[in-house]
Amino acid sequence: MANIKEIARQAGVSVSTVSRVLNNHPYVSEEKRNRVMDTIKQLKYARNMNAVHLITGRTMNIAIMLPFVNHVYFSALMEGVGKGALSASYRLILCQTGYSQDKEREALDMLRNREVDGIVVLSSSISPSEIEAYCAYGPIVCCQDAGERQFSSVYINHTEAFRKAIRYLIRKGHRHIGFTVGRMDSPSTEARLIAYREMLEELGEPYRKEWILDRCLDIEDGAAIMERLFVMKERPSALLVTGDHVAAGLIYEAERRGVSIPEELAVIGFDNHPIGRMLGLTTIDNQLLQMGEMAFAILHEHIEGTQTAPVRHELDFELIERASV
Amino acid sequence: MANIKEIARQAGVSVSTVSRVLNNHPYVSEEKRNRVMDTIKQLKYARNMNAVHLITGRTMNIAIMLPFVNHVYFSALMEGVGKGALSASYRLILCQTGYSQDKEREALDMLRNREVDGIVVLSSSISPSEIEAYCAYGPIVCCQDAGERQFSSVYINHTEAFRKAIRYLIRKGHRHIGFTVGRMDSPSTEARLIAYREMLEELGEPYRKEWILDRCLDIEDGAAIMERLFVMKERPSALLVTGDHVAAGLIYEAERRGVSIPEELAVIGFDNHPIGRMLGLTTIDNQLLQMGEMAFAILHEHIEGTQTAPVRHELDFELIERASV
DNA sequence: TTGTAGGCGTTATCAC
DNA sequence: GTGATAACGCCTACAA
Repeated sequence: MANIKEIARQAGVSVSTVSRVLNNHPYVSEEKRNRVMDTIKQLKYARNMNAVHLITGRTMNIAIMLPFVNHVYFSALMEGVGKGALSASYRLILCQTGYSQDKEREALDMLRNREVDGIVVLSSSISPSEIEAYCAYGPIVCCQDAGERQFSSVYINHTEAFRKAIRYLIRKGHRHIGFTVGRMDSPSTEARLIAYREMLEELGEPYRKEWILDRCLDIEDGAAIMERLFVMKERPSALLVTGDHVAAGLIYEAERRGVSIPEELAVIGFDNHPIGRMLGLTTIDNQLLQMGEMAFAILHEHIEGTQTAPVRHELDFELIERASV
Repeated sequence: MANIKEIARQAGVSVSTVSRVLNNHPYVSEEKRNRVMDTIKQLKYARNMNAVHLITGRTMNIAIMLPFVNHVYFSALMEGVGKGALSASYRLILCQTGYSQDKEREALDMLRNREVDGIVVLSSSISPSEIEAYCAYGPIVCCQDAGERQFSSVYINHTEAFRKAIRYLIRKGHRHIGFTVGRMDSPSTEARLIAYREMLEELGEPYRKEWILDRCLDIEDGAAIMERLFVMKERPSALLVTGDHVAAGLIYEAERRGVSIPEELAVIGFDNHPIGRMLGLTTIDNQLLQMGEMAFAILHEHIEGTQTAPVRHELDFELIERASV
């Protein structure tokens, strides 16, 4: 494999001239530039980017840390990050963790090891303070609200969003409201619980543990909810479902069993995914695409040095009224 | 940022010894090893992997080229590739192309530039022969049948799979069969058309261009199919739908409009996605997860040098009978 | 406008 | 076991 030295020799110029041509520097005579380009083509020369990375200290790679690839929520976020990265000529290195803390640390280590210029954390199970320790090695942007930190974050206010959904249900006459979560110990679940307890107090309703349906992640989990509802002594009249896919499963199964929506069970989704639009699902648009794009945009500013202080960016959300409430 | 030289100085050893410790080489005395490890911890030393990549000529990165991230078909494949990569400690670099040929070439260029040790092509729009030109720079594995090539491929026989689905429909009494495709000019569409024309001839049915429904990629495209069917003078009694999500949209919309499935319209899907299981969709399991895993496995063998000749691996498929036919 | 030379941070080689 | 020293391939002062 030819290297820059070889090109220089064959073209009868110095390595610096070749390097200048390679990097589109000015101050190279047309004649030499052409001569260099010709031999590059002739010898099918290709730069060894690892050498470039070493000397420049930049890789144009950023890491994207997420638990699963095969999930609509993360796909949508990834799409957004990817869009931003693409237009800025950055590459995405996938760090699929499955919420393994070791894998998460490995991902962060890429920053220490100079393998990436920055990292976007879509979701993690290690603590924000542990993430914070990596800020010394390069910019980090999280897609979750982590409070005041040395790293940036882009997020929606889950408490507010949940509150809005709850108020909407109450306005529609509901008092018996349950909700689903992906996992009980996630930050967004915590944020939602705040709004939920607030509502219970306001309505004077008791906290019914069984109305908080854990481990609802995909469409089949949604379908399984109906079964769980049927065995309850007392059933909620409305359900806040954190994920349009989960809601889709629920709606499908409800129709199959002859439970009419919204009359017998009202449903509000989250994510505003196409599947929900098709089903007439009332949902909260949490701007996943924009969140991903924004995450990259901020990271990019940090990398470029345009922005050095950590940024906290709260995105808007929107209640989209359709026919499931 | 401390480097290996600094560690050597502070620990009172040579850089070679530090390097040996770093790489778990034998022939280092316990005493020096500990001394080195201590100073590494003390100075919070982290290797600059770019230097390692440069000298070793390997990056432990592989590129994964695909048009879209946010699509179930590619998510599933990606999950498979990622699984394999994870267990072999390889990283995935996402190359989202949107079927732009320039972007596809850029992805392949990563191989030339030594940024990756290999590349998995999930789907591309440039020709197999153009891909073949990159074989000189490193191993490539395609998830489509590209015929006899210098690169490896993992695929299912789409003609056979389609034939099987068609035979099944015929056995169930159908003669008027249409099908959907993602894009008209894809290799898999071509493969399917072979089986399709074969069937038409066998049944003595004419080729009806309108029964081949183009641009069906996601759930909403599926829902839109009903509208397209209604305006036809003559309607197919069965539809082969290339993607369970598309089929899901179709089924949902059919039910909404009171078209009973399978009585008035029989549907066979592809992919065996959870959504299809929920809907009772008869489908063909095309082993996406296994395909991804296999693609990585073969690539890995090429990288390791265990396998130098190109491999063509045809995966099995399976017709899963449920209730939509 | 061009070339020389030094350095980026490792690992590999070889001598001791 | 250990340590010099030469690569790896490129970029970039600095000098000319």
